[in-house]
Amino acid sequence: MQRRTLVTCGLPYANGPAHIGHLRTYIPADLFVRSLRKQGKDTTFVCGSDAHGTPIVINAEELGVTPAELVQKYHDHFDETFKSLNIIFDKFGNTESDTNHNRTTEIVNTLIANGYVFSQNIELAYCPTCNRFLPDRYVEGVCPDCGAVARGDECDQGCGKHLEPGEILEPLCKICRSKAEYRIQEHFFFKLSEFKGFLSDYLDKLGGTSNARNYAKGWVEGELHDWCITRNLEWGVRFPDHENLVVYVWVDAPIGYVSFTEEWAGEHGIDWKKYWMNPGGDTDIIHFIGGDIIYHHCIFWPAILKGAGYTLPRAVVASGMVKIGDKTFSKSRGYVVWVNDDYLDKGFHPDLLRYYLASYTSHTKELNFSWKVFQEKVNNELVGTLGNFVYRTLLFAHKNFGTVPEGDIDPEVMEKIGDARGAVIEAFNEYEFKRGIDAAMNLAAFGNVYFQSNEPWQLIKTDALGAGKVVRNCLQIVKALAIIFEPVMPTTASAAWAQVGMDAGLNGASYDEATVEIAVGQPIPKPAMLFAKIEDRAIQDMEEILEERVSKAVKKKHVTFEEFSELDIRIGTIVAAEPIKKSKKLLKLLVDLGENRDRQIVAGIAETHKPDDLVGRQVVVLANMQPAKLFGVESRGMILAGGSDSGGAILLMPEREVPAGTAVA
RNA sequence: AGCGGGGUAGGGUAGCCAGGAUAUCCCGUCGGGCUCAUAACCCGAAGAUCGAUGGUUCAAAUCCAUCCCCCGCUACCA
Repeated sequence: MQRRTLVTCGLPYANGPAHIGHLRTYIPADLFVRSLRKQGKDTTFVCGSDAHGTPIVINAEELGVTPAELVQKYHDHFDETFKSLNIIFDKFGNTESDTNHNRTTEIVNTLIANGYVFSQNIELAYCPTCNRFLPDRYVEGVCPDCGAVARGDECDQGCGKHLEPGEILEPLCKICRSKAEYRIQEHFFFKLSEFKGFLSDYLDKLGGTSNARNYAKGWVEGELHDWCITRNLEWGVRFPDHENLVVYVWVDAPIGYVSFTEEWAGEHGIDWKKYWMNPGGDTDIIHFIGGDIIYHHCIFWPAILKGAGYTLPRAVVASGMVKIGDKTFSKSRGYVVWVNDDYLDKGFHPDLLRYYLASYTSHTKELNFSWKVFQEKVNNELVGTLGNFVYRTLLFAHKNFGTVPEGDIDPEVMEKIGDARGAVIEAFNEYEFKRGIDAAMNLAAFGNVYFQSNEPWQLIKTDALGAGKVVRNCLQIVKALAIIFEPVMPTTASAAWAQVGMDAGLNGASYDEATVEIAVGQPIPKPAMLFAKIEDRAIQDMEEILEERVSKAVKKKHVTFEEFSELDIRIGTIVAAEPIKKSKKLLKLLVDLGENRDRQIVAGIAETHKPDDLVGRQVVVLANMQPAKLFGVESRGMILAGGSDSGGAILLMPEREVPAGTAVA
């Protein structure tokens, strides 16, 4: 009985357009699926939009649309974008579908029935002004572990820890900015801690890339906390029997993998349970994800599946992140390359990007996107090596023969083809996409050597039969190249396939077909070049667009007088100063601002100023700076100073002594 | 400081998890060839004490330990 494979991709969050970073996961996944099919494996490929969670609700509120409308917009966007890049899913679903609601409810009920869910009254941030509880990113505050400013579900700017509801300190409502209070409410928890032993064994056997496995193991060895799986939201999948609660988005999002399979299977009269309710059965589930969601896929998800009696994933393949100029993608900072605006709409061929992203470096490593490198790879490898070999062969064959000429295939050529095919298949099966593509490109390089050293352009003058033999061998290599490059560059490979005169479409051709001798007499039409060089001009344009975006993002906006008036700037007198333990740059100051009590202010001037020299001096203070904790020390105000990267802080001081608390405007 | 990723010829990059003989590929440099081909292709050369030190081993870029440096994100209230 042949095993089935189900491949999934991490769900794009339906809250913004696709950028190149997304594709680091989807392109290799598509390549992998195409490669499995070329090996004759029964393969299904599903993905869909992640529709829930607080960021979508908040964003929709700000835009004045419903969450459903916002989700639909980006769902359509991703669906179209993936299709334009030839990333073809059997099903591209949406976690807001009825199927997903039903499947999530069923799984949650099963977990409850199996005793893996318990309720607990917990203190939660509640906004008295907005009159509601504040889940996840509705609340901002201070991380209980590291003291950094954090959002409700994660210390995103500090230690990176996942925060459970109620853990955050000094909560602030993100909607109205007013101070939140704590209220007690019943919530539901998943007994993740009970799965520690199971996860430990499971991860040892988990396939995929080592980065996913190792990262997850590190967490399992530590303490696993039970996991709060309900939220106070309207938008999402209702928690059974609780009108005011939905399940946490990280529960219903991966369940999308199940429900999308279900929807696809329903459309084709297939039993989806063979895939998902068949532990130890004959289905291999393989998740392709970005390196940022390993925790959810290697810890939460298998525990849920185990707890509900579903099939466990066999492998998790985690891709490295994409950066630009060593900086992480960031919309607000302008470090972003949009798939549509910056690539497809500029007329670049999708296959070029597929090739670049899949072949530049190992799948698990960070990839530094660069237009320059993109151009180099296209011009040297695709145009110079692959495109040139195919074109010189086809043009020569077309001009001199018009059909595939007679002549034996050299055993050496067949062997090279067989080796290349073997290396490609093996590498792709091991998620080593670069290695596989290099092996394929080697075959093209060999083609150039073969053509060059056999000099058919000389032979044709004296020995037409000899020239014909060389040409047929080269055509055999072109045919093989079309097959082994098809997973990487489907459109271009199909064009090459048609150019060697093959009748049937390339899509159905298996890897085995690469060593089937090309039929003598098959017509060779006038070829067209597969790839065009990318001109320097085009690359310069793209680099300029990126630079402009970054500089625009960095530029500070104008403030109105009203906005400026909101700043409470005053002169203060320093009455005490001491260093802060473990910090290099910070001093703890007590400043007289003409108020009843002196203010405690933390200032980053320890490298340039000694505490003793500061006492008694007058400084300019921003008095209504949002309070913050630095190294555990509270700061209620900010000392104004001039600063350069080299010179350190230069304190601003009044011209002559004035009463403490004097206003500055 | 925390977390993450790195240090391999002039630049970029593979190999490292599963240790082996001349360390991969692309660009650049130098010399030669070819003229079928998109000024492309082919052959050859120079260029690397694989960040440092110590250890394990018959054998280390690869495993272990310590240290140094770089980058990103945060972060020291500029």
